[in-house]
Amino acid sequence: MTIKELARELEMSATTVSRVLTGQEKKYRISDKTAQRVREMANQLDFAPNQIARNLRLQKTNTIGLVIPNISNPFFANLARTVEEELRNRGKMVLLCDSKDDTRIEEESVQLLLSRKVDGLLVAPVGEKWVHLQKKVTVPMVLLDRYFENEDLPFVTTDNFFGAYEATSFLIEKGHRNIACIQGLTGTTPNEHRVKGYQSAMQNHGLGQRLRITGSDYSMSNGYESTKELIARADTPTALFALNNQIAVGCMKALKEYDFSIPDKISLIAFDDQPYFELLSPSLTAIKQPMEGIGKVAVASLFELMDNKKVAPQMLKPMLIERDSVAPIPQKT
Amino acid sequence: MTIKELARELEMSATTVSRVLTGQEKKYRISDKTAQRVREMANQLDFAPNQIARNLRLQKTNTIGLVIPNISNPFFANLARTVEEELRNRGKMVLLCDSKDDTRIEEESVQLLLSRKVDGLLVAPVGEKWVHLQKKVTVPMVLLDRYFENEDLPFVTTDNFFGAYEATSFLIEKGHRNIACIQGLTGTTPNEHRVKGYQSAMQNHGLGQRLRITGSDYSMSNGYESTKELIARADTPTALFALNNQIAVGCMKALKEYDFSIPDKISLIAFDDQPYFELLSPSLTAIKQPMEGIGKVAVASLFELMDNKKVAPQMLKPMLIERDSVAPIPQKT
DNA sequence: TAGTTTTGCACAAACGATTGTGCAATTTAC
DNA sequence: GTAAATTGCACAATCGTTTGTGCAAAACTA
Repeated sequence: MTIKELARELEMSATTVSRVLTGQEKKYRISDKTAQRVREMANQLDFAPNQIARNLRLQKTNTIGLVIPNISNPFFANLARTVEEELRNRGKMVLLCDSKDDTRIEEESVQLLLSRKVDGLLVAPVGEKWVHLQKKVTVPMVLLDRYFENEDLPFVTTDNFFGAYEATSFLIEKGHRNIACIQGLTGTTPNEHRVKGYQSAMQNHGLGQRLRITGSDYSMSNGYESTKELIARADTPTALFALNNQIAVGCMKALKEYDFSIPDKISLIAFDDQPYFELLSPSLTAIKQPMEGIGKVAVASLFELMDNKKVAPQMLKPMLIERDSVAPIPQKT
Repeated sequence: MTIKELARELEMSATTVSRVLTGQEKKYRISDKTAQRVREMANQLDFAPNQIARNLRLQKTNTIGLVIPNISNPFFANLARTVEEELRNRGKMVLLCDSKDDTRIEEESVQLLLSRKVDGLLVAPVGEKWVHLQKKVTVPMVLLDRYFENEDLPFVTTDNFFGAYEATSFLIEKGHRNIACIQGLTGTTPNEHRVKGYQSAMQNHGLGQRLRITGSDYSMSNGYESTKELIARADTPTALFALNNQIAVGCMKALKEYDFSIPDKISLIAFDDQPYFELLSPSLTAIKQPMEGIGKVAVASLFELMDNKKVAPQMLKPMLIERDSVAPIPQKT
């Protein structure tokens, strides 16, 4: 059913129907009687205008592209949820792309989204730089979670350095000196900043010589394998700092398997909290990210941008949630 | 940059450019030389045709609408991931809608998707019936996870009855007689079928008098509150059957809080497995749903449907993963 | 009553692609 | 060398909306 057919039914022009349905009846002096008739008929046949034609004519799609690395990671799932809700409340729909932490897929996705004429982009990019795309992206874009240094693309992220610094300091204050950090995907900004936070905290406490950084991606198996290696060697750390929720789960799995009881034999702290962390045994101390905040602020920023306003990057503070996976140890030094 | 501008640049007609870029050069006898020139220029300016215009002309959007109740539930997050990947591999993009288990939002979302002329719909509907929408949905649609009885809409789901029957039987075989079932959102088919599976197993084992069904939605807090109530009364169950992953987590939280050790004082089994279940203490016995299977089969079915083929509903079998949260109890009777 | 203003609506051109068809120019046939 | 066939491309209509503008009819004005 098109607007023309509806117009024929009503024995009037498509113009008039369109004007009524877009609420422009006053502006174009459509009589109340006519407007009524149009609305009734539209309701009765429950007609909805073809959005594709509308988009083409209006040069606007009311669609936002959301590109994230892995929707099955609860962090991103929650982010997606908030973003979807915020956008729906503002009359936009979201085209979802999962890049699987693969720059090729990511680039392809952005291209596709652009050719579909999205009104804006929200991207949690994989790499540290965006060699291929930065020039091509012609629509308002806000980066989520991850971002690029030295390029003035607006972004909204957790203060990863701060969170990691806090976590590490917390361990040090509890008396830990031999602390290993199991990182995620190197080259992604959250990872680099968390690593830097860890390093800074260690150095500022005179432990610059004892840095131990291992691991390679954000997966559970990375946490598992890295932990196994760490506990197999002499000089086993007294505490582990896992740089995301999935890594932390992998750590626990390995520690459980090798009977390294937490926190008696080893302490564990995670970046990125999850609801079930309090149910693990022991419950897991973690840095909680302001997930909802990131989503909301990102959408708000994107809208500012679409209104041709300038927006400043935003770093939201995370929070340490203390539970039972970190124990104090007697100071040796 | 439009195809016309590109054509002007090349000093030829838009027709020719379009035909080359859609690979129809042979069919329309475009010379190789011309085709080459077009491709080079298109590459150089990296031109991509406006998909909106294309969609309008071709009456096809290469877009699928995905409507799910809650993307932050890991079950649906995983489903979304599989679906997105399968669709991307077939050249489609996904418009994501989170209905928040609200029929109003769901209906609105479907309407919006239809007016956007999606080529197909994948929906995990909230209710048991679809009073408002069933007539209006004019595009191929496959239901996910949840479905409607007595209407021949194709669906792909876990065999919920079977899974619940297995879980309950498992408990009974371990000697449990007093088994409470904590359900999710009543009125959703998975819930009803799981409840029926529980009931059937109980009845077939002569425990028809001992049915105990409580709970009201798929949330963690429902599991928490329901469990608290159950253990407060006399005649506390010896086993709990939680009808989804979030409810199970809530159960554990309550049991932990009230020092009801699992599985010594009470056993727990969950419908819907999650990776971290093996790390909980005790590790959680659960019915594992074939999530990836559901996503893949659903997409395949949708494509069959779009090819005007008939498709049969599919019920995929879940599997019981035995861990440590269920203990045998001595038979009293 | 004639002139002016207001009211109510329709025509037609765009948005940017795709495609049936037509028509020169070139090649082939004989 | 002429007729027929083939090659190579462009014209114009179309998809379903929106919107600047135009033009009767109705309502005022004096």
